[in-house]
Amino acid sequence: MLEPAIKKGLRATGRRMTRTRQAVLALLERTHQPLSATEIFEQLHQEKVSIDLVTVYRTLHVLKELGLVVQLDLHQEGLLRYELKEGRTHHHHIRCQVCGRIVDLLLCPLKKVTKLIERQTQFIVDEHTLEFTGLCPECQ
Amino acid sequence: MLEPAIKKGLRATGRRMTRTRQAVLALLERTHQPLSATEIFEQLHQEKVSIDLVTVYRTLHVLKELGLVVQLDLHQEGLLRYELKEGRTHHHHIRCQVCGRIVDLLLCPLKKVTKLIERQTQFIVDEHTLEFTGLCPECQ
DNA sequence: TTCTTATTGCAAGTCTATTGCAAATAACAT
DNA sequence: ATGTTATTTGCAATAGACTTGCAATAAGAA
Repeated sequence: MLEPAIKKGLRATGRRMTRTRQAVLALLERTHQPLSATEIFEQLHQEKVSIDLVTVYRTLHVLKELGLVVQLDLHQEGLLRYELKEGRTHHHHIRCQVCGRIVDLLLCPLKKVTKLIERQTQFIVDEHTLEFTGLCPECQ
Repeated sequence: MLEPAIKKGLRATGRRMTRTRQAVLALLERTHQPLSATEIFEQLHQEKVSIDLVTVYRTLHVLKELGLVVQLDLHQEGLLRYELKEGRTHHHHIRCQVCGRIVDLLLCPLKKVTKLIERQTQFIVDEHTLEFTGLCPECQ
């Protein structure tokens, strides 16, 4: 149950806790895969929750702004996915090319690489994408 | 001049070397930034080369299939870019969030990480995306 | 309960990329 | 050169992810 803390975050920025935001949050909470806006829309509809796709997009935007949700751009998908942050540390993913299953990777191996890049390029590095595809054990 | 070798590759798969393919290749050859389909389309139009955007997309698709071009999905751009392979080794990029400049990184630090992921997840890893954003020296 | 203002749903629009099909053209044989 | 054929092109239409404008709705405070 993360609702009370989230309500606080919403209120602190002049926002409101609504049915639809609750529904999106609850779905993200009980689903252990990163979800796309369309998937959230379709899943909620199957559960007879009335919500517009536009509202899903706007809700995800707000949750991202509040830092409650992380936006993912996985390898070769051409869409954005979202997962609850819930105190989890920064990590990456591997997606099965056959069945679409997404598995969390436990590490981010880029701390040293980032320092190296900053020295080599003189850039100040801000963010990165690191996502893998492959075949999961079942699909090999 | 990579035309002859490329013509050979095209012919080997029942394809033809055409004006438009030459134009796209020549542009990629003389531009030292990865280009998007739209950018290629607009640049060629400025140079009075008559080509349709659809043809640019189809050309890039063919060049990718032949392994002459690499498709890039940089961090937080929402479009695909292309660069000539030209014997270059697998590498990654950093893009400046302010001016859009894209700089090649000289390394891919993921060999060991890939092995580790395969052991941890039992996936067979196929491909990965690794792209950075930040501020370039001029824009800091 | 009333009031203010954030939020929602609907319609329409944007942007990247793809597909169908008839017309143009490259490559090859004559 | 000329004709033949299959590939390629341009145009129009379409797909799919995501965004915007606006009137109607609903959350939360008084």
